[in-house]
Amino acid sequence: MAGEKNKEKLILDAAIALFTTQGFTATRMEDVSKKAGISKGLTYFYYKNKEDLFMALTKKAFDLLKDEFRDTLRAKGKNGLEMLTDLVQRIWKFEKDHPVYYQSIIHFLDLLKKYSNPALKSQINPLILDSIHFHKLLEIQLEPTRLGIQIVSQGIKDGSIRPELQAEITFYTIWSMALGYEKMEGPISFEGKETKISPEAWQRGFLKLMQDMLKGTIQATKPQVVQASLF
Amino acid sequence: MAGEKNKEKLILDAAIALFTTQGFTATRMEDVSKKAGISKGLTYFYYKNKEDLFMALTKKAFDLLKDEFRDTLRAKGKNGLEMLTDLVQRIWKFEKDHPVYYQSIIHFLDLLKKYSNPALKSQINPLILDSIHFHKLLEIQLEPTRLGIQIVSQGIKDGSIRPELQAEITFYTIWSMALGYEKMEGPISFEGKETKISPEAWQRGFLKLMQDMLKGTIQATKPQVVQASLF
Amino acid sequence: MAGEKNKEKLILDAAIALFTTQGFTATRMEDVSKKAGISKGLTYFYYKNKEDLFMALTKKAFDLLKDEFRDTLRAKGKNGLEMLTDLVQRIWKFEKDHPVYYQSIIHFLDLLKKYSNPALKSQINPLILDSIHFHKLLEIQLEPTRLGIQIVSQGIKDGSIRPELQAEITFYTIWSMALGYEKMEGPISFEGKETKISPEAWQRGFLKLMQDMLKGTIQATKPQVVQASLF
Amino acid sequence: MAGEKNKEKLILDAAIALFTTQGFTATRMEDVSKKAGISKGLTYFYYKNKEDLFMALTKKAFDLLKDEFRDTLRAKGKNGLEMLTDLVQRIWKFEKDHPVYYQSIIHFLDLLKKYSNPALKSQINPLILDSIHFHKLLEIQLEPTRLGIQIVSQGIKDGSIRPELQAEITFYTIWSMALGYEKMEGPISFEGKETKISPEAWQRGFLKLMQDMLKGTIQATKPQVVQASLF
DNA sequence: AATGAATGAGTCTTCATTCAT
DNA sequence: TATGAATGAAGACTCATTCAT
Repeated sequence: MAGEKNKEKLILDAAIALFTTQGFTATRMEDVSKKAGISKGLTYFYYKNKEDLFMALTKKAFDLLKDEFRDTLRAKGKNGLEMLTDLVQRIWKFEKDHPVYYQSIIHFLDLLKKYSNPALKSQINPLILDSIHFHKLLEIQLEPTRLGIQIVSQGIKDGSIRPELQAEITFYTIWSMALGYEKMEGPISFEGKETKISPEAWQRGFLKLMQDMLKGTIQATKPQVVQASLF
Repeated sequence: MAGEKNKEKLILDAAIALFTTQGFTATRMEDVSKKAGISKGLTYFYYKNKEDLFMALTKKAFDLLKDEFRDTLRAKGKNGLEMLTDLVQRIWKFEKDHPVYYQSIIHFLDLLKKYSNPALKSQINPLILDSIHFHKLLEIQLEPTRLGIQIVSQGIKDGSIRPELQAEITFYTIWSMALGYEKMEGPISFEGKETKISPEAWQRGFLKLMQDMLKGTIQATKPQVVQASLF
Repeated sequence: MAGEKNKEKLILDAAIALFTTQGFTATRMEDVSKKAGISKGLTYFYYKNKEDLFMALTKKAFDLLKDEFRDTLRAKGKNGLEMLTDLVQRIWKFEKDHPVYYQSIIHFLDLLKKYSNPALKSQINPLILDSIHFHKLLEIQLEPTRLGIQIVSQGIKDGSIRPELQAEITFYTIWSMALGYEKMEGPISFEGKETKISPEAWQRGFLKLMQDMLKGTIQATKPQVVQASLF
Repeated sequence: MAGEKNKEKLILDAAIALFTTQGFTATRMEDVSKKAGISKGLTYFYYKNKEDLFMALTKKAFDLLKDEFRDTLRAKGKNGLEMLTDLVQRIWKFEKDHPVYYQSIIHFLDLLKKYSNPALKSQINPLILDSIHFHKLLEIQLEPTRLGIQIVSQGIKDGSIRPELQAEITFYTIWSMALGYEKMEGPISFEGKETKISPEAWQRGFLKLMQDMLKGTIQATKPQVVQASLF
């Protein structure tokens, strides 16, 4: 057992590495197997098909994302707004560090939209609906959200967030912002002559606006410090 | 002459219809041709390849999106904040009415991110880089943004938006929110037992938060009315 | 008429230029038309199809080759062996200057082999058999040969070629040698460590052997000079 | 085990059979697979693409040709000139028995010419340059030549070939002749009214000329017998 | 003579997946 | 568990040729 990494993990790690550099479609199952150092047949023993493998990866992504939410919540000595700011920055870091996990989450959200709409459900690849990991995802997908809502609630309780806000809607809005933020990287870093703002200014401004949107009467004793730029 | 639509448009329309119901990958060029009522060869005569066709579609999507921005700006008797609220709702409607156009825009933003990052540029399908429509897109992609920034500037000038805000960063933040909003539709409409909020409540709450974030001292004479739910 | 080159010639010239750089298969009829500065339709007006065009080109190649034979024969003050040596060098020059013409002749010889063998005739592309130029070729293909045989005969008569040789067989043998010579360029110019002979040495040696094979008792008054290397 | 030929060989044999009757271009990979009794995919498993398959075939052709050279050299009781005469006849027989192998060799020589000329190298299909078999060919292509040169050297040593001849150039000249010989089959067998010589006479005459060209003072004890006509 | 939009048969190639061992 | 040879459905793309004008 020792020195013999779990095969399932081996495969998943290989898949992540390849999806990262080549994308899902361009990555062949054969390459995943080769990178994992095992045979193609065994890969199919552990994962029913390519979609199943991707769903397993997505499941892991959600678990890791949940860890970020949990760690944020565990931090001592921060009020709700500070925690929320921290969370957003953690999400950004997560996207930088694990772009494939992040993309898989976005993809799952799109899937969920189709899954929830009878007219669109048929567009989902049947192999995905077959995947056991997809169904696990349906169960756990709300966990990060639940933790996020807890954070907002705490902010309302401790006065760092306006009391009139509704925790759930507020959290979803924050998450929307965080997700959308990433999409702006393209236009902003594209060196058009007209783009005047730097990624750093954009990041700072974004957080400031978010805080303005939420802040209650209680301020942090120490001024909120925006973590060093991710760029 | 009547009944004889321009061939290029015929193809594009067919592509949109098929991409909408089956997605880009699942749509075969042969089906596009058939739906357009022409031969396969002619499709390739007008569009170099599938990617080129998709880029042409994306180009049209940006043009249509720009129209929304322009129409928003043209509206009489609205202050900047009202226009911005209107714009966000127009974007949502755009996404509802033309999901494929919308997705193509999101896709292009991802592309732009890779294109701007030397390390990721190689991940872009060479056929895309070859497409003349892609290069046209690079030129025009900032146009909606420019109009959006104008709207924010106007809001600052007319006092409906806080004067201390920076127009560019503010607009990008709003657009981030709008883009992220759509991703939330999945979790919110997924009928988990735990989801308490309705799409309508979520929409209203989202807009309210956005307005709180921006609003200056001047209020609209008539109270801002959120348009009937899109759902 | 003046300043307006004949269209057929325009097409043929374009075809030669393109076949030279890209080969027959890789050259598209569209490109030929474009290079000729006329429309695709007109190209098909003058040449029934691609094969027909190629046969027309081959016909021209034979005409030009015949000119070389004729010019050789016209030379004053040379005995038969000298003329034959001259001819071989003209053939080499022809191959250097007009590789496509040369290849088309080789191709026609292969065609002729199949055409003469009932078991192989079916392998010939029917479009070739349809071509009027192919049938013209069948008629004229012997013309260069006839001139070549004349040269050998003259050499036998003037004593520069051994009297016991049979003119036809001798000429065919010389032509075989000349045709095969060109195939050796590859191995000889390929810079293997083991190849010791230079193209120039090879050329001189080849001619010397040929002359040894044929020469009668009468030598040229002036020593036979091998023309400056073609390489 | 019996009846279960090696798959690679199965494919190659199928390819030869089809190339022989239909030519390279007209033969579809699917037909090769079908003829080999395996699936299309497996064909591509063993050979990267059609060009690779053709290069593998060419490689085998060179191996077989080398065998002819080797067998010629092994013959007991023959002097060099006799061996050379034997070799030429073996080459002719090889061409008759395996026309596709022979054509593939000619094709490779053309390839080699382009490969050795920087200006022409780009004309070579990239798939060929990719083929591992092509590169093997580059390595082994000189082997038959080396054996041929050995034969000539031996002839010079044993006096059957003129001592003043240079072995390498002489061999190349003989090979040129042998290669060119095959091209003459067309015109000679084409039943034009004017062709007076029979294939048999042509063959005999050709060999005679060749021997005249080379022969030294030593004659074979038994008169050299030209093998029964190949036609 | 001249154009060039329109056709569509033809084929290579890929790759997820299976299964005998 | 583990292998990797074997399968075959699927689809993008080319280009010689035609024909309405």
